[in-house]
Amino acid sequence: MFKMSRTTIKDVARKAGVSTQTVSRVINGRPDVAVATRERVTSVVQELGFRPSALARGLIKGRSFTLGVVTAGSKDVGPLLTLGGIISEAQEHGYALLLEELPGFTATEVEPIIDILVSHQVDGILWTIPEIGDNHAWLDTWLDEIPVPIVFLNMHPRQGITSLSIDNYTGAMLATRHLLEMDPRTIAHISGPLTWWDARERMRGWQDAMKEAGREPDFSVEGNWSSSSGEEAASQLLDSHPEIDAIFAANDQMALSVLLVAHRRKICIPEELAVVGYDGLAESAYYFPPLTTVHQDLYTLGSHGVRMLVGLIEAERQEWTAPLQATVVSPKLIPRSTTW
Amino acid sequence: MFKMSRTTIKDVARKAGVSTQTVSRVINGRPDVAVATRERVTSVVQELGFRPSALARGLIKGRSFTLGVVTAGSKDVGPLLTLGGIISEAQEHGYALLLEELPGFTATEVEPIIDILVSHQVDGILWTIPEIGDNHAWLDTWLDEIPVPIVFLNMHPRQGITSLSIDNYTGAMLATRHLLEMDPRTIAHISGPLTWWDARERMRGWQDAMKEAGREPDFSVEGNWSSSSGEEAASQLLDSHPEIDAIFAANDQMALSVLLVAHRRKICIPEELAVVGYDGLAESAYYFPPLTTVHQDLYTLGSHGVRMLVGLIEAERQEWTAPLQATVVSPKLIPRSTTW
DNA sequence: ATGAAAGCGCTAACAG
DNA sequence: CTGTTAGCGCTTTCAT
Repeated sequence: MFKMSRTTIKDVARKAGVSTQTVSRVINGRPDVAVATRERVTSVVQELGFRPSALARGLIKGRSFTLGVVTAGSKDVGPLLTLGGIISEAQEHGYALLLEELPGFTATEVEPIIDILVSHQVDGILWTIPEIGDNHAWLDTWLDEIPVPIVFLNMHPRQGITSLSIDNYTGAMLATRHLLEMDPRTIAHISGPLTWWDARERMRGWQDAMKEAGREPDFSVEGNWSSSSGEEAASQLLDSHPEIDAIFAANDQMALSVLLVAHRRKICIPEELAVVGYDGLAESAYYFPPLTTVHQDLYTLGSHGVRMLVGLIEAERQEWTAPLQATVVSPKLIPRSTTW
Repeated sequence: MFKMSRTTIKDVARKAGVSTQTVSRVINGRPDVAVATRERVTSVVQELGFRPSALARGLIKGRSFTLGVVTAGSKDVGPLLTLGGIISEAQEHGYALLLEELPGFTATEVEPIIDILVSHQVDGILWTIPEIGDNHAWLDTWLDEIPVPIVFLNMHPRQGITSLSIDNYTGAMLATRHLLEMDPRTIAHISGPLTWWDARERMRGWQDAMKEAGREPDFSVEGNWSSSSGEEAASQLLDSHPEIDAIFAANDQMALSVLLVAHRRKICIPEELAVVGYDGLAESAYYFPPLTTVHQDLYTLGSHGVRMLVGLIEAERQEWTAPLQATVVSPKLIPRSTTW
């Protein structure tokens, strides 16, 4: 089969015996076309299988109805769930998505990524990279270079930048307070990697909730989100401090390992060891025993982010400066059988 | 801050005192430019922060260095993992991704999606929608309309279409044979929704492995991939047929519920009930007990798919018809503690 | 080594 | 209601 050059508006115009202008009017649904003409053109469009070039359109209009999305860690479930929400919502609003990955989590690679997105005339950018170390430092010096609206997801809120984040601090407080209600001897924490803003916030929530109850937040071990790091952390905690009878893990995957370690040691859950996780993965309801956890709706985070971004874009079209806001949403506790 | 119109090649040309042509040569790294000129232009490019418009380029070249990706079910982990692999690999090859979601799994919406992708001049398309019901029927009548190479992921192999699929049938055979080695009284199956090609293949693998061993594949219940459906299925099986002492679940999430149900009924695993899952989720190694499962590397599936697609695109550039092939990769069994 | 002219596919602005 | 002219930002001839 030969792949001849794609059919253009000219081909349609010629075959329908009208000017390209008229064809343009028809395919854009303008009212000022005679019914007869419109029908003729429409049928030729069908016949030839004509599809207007989004590129040519974008070139003229200066916009492309495309949103740029920057992700990282495309191996982890969290970011991917967020992406899921982004995809659906963008579709809903009629935007296509141009996806770029920031390899690793480093800051260095930011410029080429932005370049690609901007050169494709994206109408806005959604930044979904977790804040790790100083990988958001470029923001302070560099943000002005970006000629389109940009929304950051799960970032430490900053002045004058639009972002949408889940309140890790409050989530961790919820978890810890819930454990405190059981009046345990002591509550340990298995944190995420402390270079992560999210991990630090959760840790801080645990600490403050402990102090608030007159307890010392003495025992914590740093994990790396993975179940295997959770296993190590749990073993270590239980070995060195047998008095620990409650653990707050910074995500469900690490909490899962805590359960496993406890089973191996014949420790009863929740009687001898209470556990709370974080994330609210669907499967956590079927762990053994079903895991008490703090649910954060990553999917909704993504779709909400798109809505904010689209808002900014619309605002700009209408020449009014949109209010830059840092929105924070609260996670919620789901009590199940690893506490009571 | 005013957002003036973006700087174009003309601005650079004027400021550098050369023609747009020369600028074009410089930014494309052509050799035929005087060193002095090149340097002058380069510095102006920097100074003005000029980024060539990918749209204008694509318009001329007839290609965009963009791959179209069509996904579905952006709430499930599987497809998202595949997407992760796609993202990374595309990046590697210098392609951007244009992402579209097929809402639901229906066939009706295919045309508009393709239209969007084609109108954006994508160089190729990656179809990652699971084959459900007859949602791939459009292929037979419609494929010719698509003017770019297209690769299908996890589809029932067809003549003359390039696809890359994981061998569900073999995977299920592996799982079942492994269970048979324990010489159980009988092995039940919890399947995925049988409208899914993948689910039917896994079921068939279980059936054939049973027959091969002179057993009757009598007991199976249809789930819907979710843990909650798995819970129901497991309860039902165990209630109605207490003699069941081995279960092959069509995915890990349903297998997880089998474990939970067994624990509740004080059934020992694996002594009284052996369990094998499917997918090889990272967490399955930390279920209680660690789950024997069939691992399919969805991430690699995605990256591999991109490589095939890029191959097709390159081939087309060089005017030779690439061989259309249906590639199948094998999953592998990971024995853990729910069997032995 | 550099520039001028033409055009990629489409639409905006103006006629008529 | 419809056609003409111009031009989006860039690259491709073809001169010079």
